[in-house]
Amino acid sequence: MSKQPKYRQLADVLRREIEEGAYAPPNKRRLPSESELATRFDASRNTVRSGLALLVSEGLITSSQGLGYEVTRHEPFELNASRFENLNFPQHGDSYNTDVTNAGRKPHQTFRVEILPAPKDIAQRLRVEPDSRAVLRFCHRYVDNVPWSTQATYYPAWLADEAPRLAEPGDIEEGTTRYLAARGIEQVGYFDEISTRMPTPDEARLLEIGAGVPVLLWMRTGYSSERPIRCTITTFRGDLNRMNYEIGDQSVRSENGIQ
Amino acid sequence: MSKQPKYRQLADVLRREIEEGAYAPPNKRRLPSESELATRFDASRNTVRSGLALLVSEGLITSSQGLGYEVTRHEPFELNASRFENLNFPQHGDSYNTDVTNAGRKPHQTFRVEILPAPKDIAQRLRVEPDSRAVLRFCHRYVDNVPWSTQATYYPAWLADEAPRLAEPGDIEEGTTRYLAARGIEQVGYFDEISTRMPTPDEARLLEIGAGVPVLLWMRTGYSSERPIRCTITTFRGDLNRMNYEIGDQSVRSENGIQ
DNA sequence: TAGTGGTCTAGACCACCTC
DNA sequence: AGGTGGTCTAGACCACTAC
Repeated sequence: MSKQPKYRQLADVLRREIEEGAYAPPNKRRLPSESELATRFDASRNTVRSGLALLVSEGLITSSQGLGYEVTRHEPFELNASRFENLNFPQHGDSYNTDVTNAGRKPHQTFRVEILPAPKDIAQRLRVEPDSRAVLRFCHRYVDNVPWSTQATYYPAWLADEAPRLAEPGDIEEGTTRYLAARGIEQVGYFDEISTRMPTPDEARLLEIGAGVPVLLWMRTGYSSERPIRCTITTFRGDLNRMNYEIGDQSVRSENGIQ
Repeated sequence: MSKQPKYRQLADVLRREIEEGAYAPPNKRRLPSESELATRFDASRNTVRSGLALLVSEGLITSSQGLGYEVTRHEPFELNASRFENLNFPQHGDSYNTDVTNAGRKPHQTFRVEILPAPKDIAQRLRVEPDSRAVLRFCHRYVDNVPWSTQATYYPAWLADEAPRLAEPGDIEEGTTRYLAARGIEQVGYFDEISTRMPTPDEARLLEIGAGVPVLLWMRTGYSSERPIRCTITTFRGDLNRMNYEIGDQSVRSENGIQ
């Protein structure tokens, strides 16, 4: 066992105390101040800050100016990705809205439409030329006024020509999937890619993410029986979301409900 | 536009340079040294370190003592979760081994078996009493000698009684899924939960994860037609892995291969 | 041996929140 | 006004890597 630097020892002690619930809600979520900790651990304030920064980067605590350090709490919201838009469910926001409302929480979203050249990775998945025209429908979602996720759906130009309402700014009441189905374009399958990373500064701003919280990236490419028809990239706050997939026979699971 | 602190300005400039490929492989992945940057930005070394720490926490660069800062590179490995263990494929490691080998890379894994009380979240999913006996089969996987993921599979005690080889230390040649199927226990469906967070210190050590890299958590609960039979928790290095799901009709996708 | 990053200190001043 | 965290400095010494 090699000797650990002081700021790590300090972080280890505090991490332990946090895990044991010393600063557990609802009583005293606040940690002692930096100067108190400096005294307690016989370290300079900067060293204390290094230790606390470690815990912040692990997602255990957050800090705010003038207030202090608090232990984080999170109750993740679950999204059932395999059910998400099965025939019977409309797609755009509606499933999201009902899910959130059913959980007794308040949904809210902003929405916009753009027409732009398809980014390379999108173009590849939509199987169109890079930089060819695409329609982007972008959605910024909140739950209880907390930023939750962003969702960007790209449609290829040829599809927007066949289904012009895609490129119009307003919401599509019945959901885009239904709208497309009504025009003879049916989504028969999709391919999901899931990854994670730390947020870019832009993402951190949009989702109000602090240090120590990764994003969960979900990229879904939808197919008609002939070709790709859309590509949706959802960016979740990693501390607030979990994705589920049901595959095969699930009858046992639903019988005696594990939530 | 409010004034940004110096260390952020500095990070913004460097982030920009990195994105533009100024330090792109294969030539000069190394960034200038801290003292060079201190001169260039007219800042103290500590301020430079704050800026660099930001980029590290974003997963853009890493540092090593005596060497310097390098931009990270990653080519993620893709795991097809919906295909992973469909009837025809054996389960334990085998699918992993063939996948990795097919990608022209070298797989390696360590393995151990434990018998322990089931952790609360596992017990709930296996629908057994908390702290009742469970068999844990644990696997630590490497690709090209780089730690890749850990995988912990829990089986309930009643199942281990019916299928005693589960609790034996050795590998099960034909794969556990097949072994169980041969004893009349067939997995007919499963439920996947996917989430992300920063690694615990233990995980960071096992997976040799540096700052700024989250883990991708994959929890799969498998069901027979009567009840849950196993729960597998896989912990991936977020920078090296991506998960895929194929749902519905995928015939178009496979025709003209998007990899 | 020279250069790199890693740790640590002591002190200054600023920005924000609460009272 | 007083306490909190946020930024920044200047300097010291250590640990690792390269040559």
